Order: sequence, then C-alpha cells, then structure tokens
Amino acid sequence: MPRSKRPKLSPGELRLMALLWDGGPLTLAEVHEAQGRDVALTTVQNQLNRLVEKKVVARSGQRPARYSATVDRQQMSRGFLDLLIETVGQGRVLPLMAQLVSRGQLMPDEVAQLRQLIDRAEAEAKSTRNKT
Amino acid sequence: MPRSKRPKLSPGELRLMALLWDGGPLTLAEVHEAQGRDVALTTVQNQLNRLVEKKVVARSGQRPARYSATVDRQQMSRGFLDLLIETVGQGRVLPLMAQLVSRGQLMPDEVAQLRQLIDRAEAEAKSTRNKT
DNA sequence: CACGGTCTAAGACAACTGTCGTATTTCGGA
DNA sequence: TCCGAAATACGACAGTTGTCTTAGACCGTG
Repeated sequence: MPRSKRPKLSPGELRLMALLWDGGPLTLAEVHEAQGRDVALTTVQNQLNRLVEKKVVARSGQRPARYSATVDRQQMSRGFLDLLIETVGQGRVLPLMAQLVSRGQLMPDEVAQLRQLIDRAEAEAKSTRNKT
Repeated sequence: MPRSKRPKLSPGELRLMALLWDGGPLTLAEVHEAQGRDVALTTVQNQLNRLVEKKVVARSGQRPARYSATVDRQQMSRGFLDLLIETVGQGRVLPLMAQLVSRGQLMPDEVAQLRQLIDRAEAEAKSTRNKT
C-alpha cells in the first residue's frame, strides 16, 4: 500500500480528530458542541480549517459543511506512540505496557481480551519466524 | 503524597529529557554530543535552559554545569499517555495495548514478563476490590 | 425585495518551539 | 598579570498553536 503521509499534529488537534473519529462526519456546530469546554466557535473553525489544510480532515461541499477524518486513529497516533516508546521505554514497548497496566483501569473482561491478544501475537510470531 | 506539578513539554523537549534519564547528569557538551543529529550548541543550550525554567531539569553549580532531570519518566509521560488513551482508546487503555502488542516488537522474554504484570495487576485488583 | 440569523472567511495576537548568531564571563596556563 | 579558549548569557526570528474579533456571504421568511 502507498505509505501515506503521516503529518504531525498537536495534542489539541489530535483531540479534535478524536471527536471526528467517534462521531462520524460532523458539522462545525456539532464539533463545537461536542467539545466539552467553553470556546469560541471560530476557534474551532480555525482548528478544523488547519486540519483540512493538513489533509487529515475532509470538508463536504454541502451547506452546513460536514467534516470527517481521512486517516484513522492508528496511523495518526503512530508518531506519538513512537515518541513514547523512545523516551519512556528507551526503545522497547514493554515499559510502556507496564505503565498502562499499572494504571489499573483494565476491567476484568479487558484483562481476558488482553491475554488473548498476547497469545495470538505470540503464535503469529512463531509462525512468521521463518519468513523475512 | 504532594501531587507534584506536571508541566507539559513538547515532543522535542521530551526527547532531551530522555537523554538525561538515560545518561544521568550530563554537561551541555555531552547532551549536544548524545544528540544524534547536527544541531548548534546554542540550540541545545536554549532547550536545556527552558527545561530548567520549567523546573523539570536542575543545573548544578559546578563549572561545566551538569544537567539532570528532576522528574521521572512516568510522571512526565503521564500527560501524553492520557492523551492517547483519550483519543486512540476512547477512554480505555485496551486499544492502546492492542496497538502496542500488534507492533510485534515484543521479545519472547518480554511476553513472559508482560503476562506476569497482568497476573499481578489482576491479583492486586481483586484484593483491593473492597476498598474505595 | 429587504431583514435577521446562520455560515464561513480573514485577519490579528500572544505564547511556545526550534534554531541560530553574537556578546560576555570565566579559567587555566604562558 | 594577561590571553585565548571554553562556557554562558542574550536575544533574534520564523513557524505552529490556541484564541478571538470583525467582516462578508448565504439563505428562508415576511
């Protein structure tokens, strides 16, 4: 696949993206509403515009324009994760995992899911061992 | 405990912190060296100074001043992690874990360690269940 | 058609970052 | 004591972000 560009966003911009990822295409007014805090409408508009300039959000032509993300969470968060792995984990992912686990926000069923993920990843690794 | 301040740093600043965390107290020249890329000495100095202003780094009085971090990785990365949990995981840590696991950078022994961490966290959760 | 409200576009601004170049200060020799 | 190199301090500049205010463009309705 065409290794699409991964422009870097600021934390605030990432939050806006989250709203779009969660709520599908939204109009400016909706995004403004969704935003829990008290901020001017034009502020949100400006952020949205900048996101559009960066090509990570698309604006529909309709009258009350609707905005939607053009890249998914994974792609977009990749850079942040890389940064944390590098700084917090000194290059390894385990330290980060440890910190995540230690936050104690895992529900029992999530623990089970996590174990499954690990098992699967392990199996996957084994079967791929002979490939490049 | 005294909920210490958690000033927010930029990605670049976090990278500098990483050098200090990894290499103990370092002099400006050393930090400059450690930095893989080609950047002016004054640039590094400036960043270090700003970090000192933010109280996350301390400068010793000696002649070739030595800089050292005054907050640890966990504290400092907390904000970034919160952001990712909020945006990538919609509030849950599992999605983030999944993404980390899927990066396939876990060594076999790390997988084992991870399982232990999970077991321990689970036990911990059980025993704490009756508390607030 | 004119009016008031809704959309959107254009700037404007301060704070923060990354990056430098140019003083100044400070020391260990000659 | 005086000097040059090393260490610091200053402060300048452009680009990014978060936040607004003001102005202009677009309807639906009376």
